[in-house]
Amino acid sequence: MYGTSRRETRSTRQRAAVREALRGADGFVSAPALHTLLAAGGAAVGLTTVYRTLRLFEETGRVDVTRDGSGGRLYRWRPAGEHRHYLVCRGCGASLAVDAEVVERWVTEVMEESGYRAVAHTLELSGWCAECPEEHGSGTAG
Amino acid sequence: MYGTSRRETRSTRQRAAVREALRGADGFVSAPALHTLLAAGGAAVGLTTVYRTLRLFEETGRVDVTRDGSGGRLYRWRPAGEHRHYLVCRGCGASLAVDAEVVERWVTEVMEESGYRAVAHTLELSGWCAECPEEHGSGTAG
DNA sequence: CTTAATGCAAAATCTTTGCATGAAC
DNA sequence: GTTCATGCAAAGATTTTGCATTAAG
Repeated sequence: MYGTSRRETRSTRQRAAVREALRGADGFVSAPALHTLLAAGGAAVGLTTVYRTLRLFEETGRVDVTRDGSGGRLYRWRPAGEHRHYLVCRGCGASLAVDAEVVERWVTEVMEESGYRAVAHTLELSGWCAECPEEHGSGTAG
Repeated sequence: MYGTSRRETRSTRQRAAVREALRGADGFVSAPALHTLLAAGGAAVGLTTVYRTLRLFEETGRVDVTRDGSGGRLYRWRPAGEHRHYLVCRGCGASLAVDAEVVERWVTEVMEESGYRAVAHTLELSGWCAECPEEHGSGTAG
């Protein structure tokens, strides 16, 4: 399902465009959204290429990845190798970076104790921000 | 996008079947997989109903939810209000429950400091277990 | 009876692939 | 020139919705 371990990287107009669009985007963006943004901005890039580029960025750690409520992937440019987690408002989508040092350390511990190698983690926090009226409960957990 | 706040719950053959199938399932299962399992077990339930029932269970906190590598949802029955996190092998799928008390406490802290209400969290850990040969790197993070 | 729940078929999404063309190096 | 990258069209897959029917309470 995944490509080769070998990974060529040619610099193309499209990849630059996707990178810039990601940088310009406010919070997390979906691939289809980016595709639309790019088209609107005059630097049209094929949807397929958007997907392939995002996957490339993901594999090389240049973006943070989250999931929206329905299973879609959301991407966010990751400045300078940084690794962050966000608290996203379920009402308005506003995202707030949080300090997850505790979690990072905990993950390392788990890795050592479990004997599993290359342990990666995904952490998603969502809630209702001060401005948004709560509508209903939800108790997702994984 | 979500339904009403009001939530009737009628006990039907289908819901019982989905619940039992979930209980019987080993680890995390997808909706389509459950649908197939049910059909194979003689207690056929419409795919639509499987989806609706799983969403109901999710909203009432009766299942844990994760995502597979491609954005699909995976469900796992949650025994007695318990809340667990798992470390899943990317090779063979074996899952290992881990103690995430640290994270739980951290989430509470974040909630208090941020002012967000009803903060829910999803935490996914994946790695390569001792038996599985590593194949390639991956650095997802959200 | 009343109203929620079911399930089929169909739609809407999101994501990946096949394959010929075009661009990097 | 070679080989990777692009992009269209098409296929796959997952999840949601419309609507008539069934069944729980």
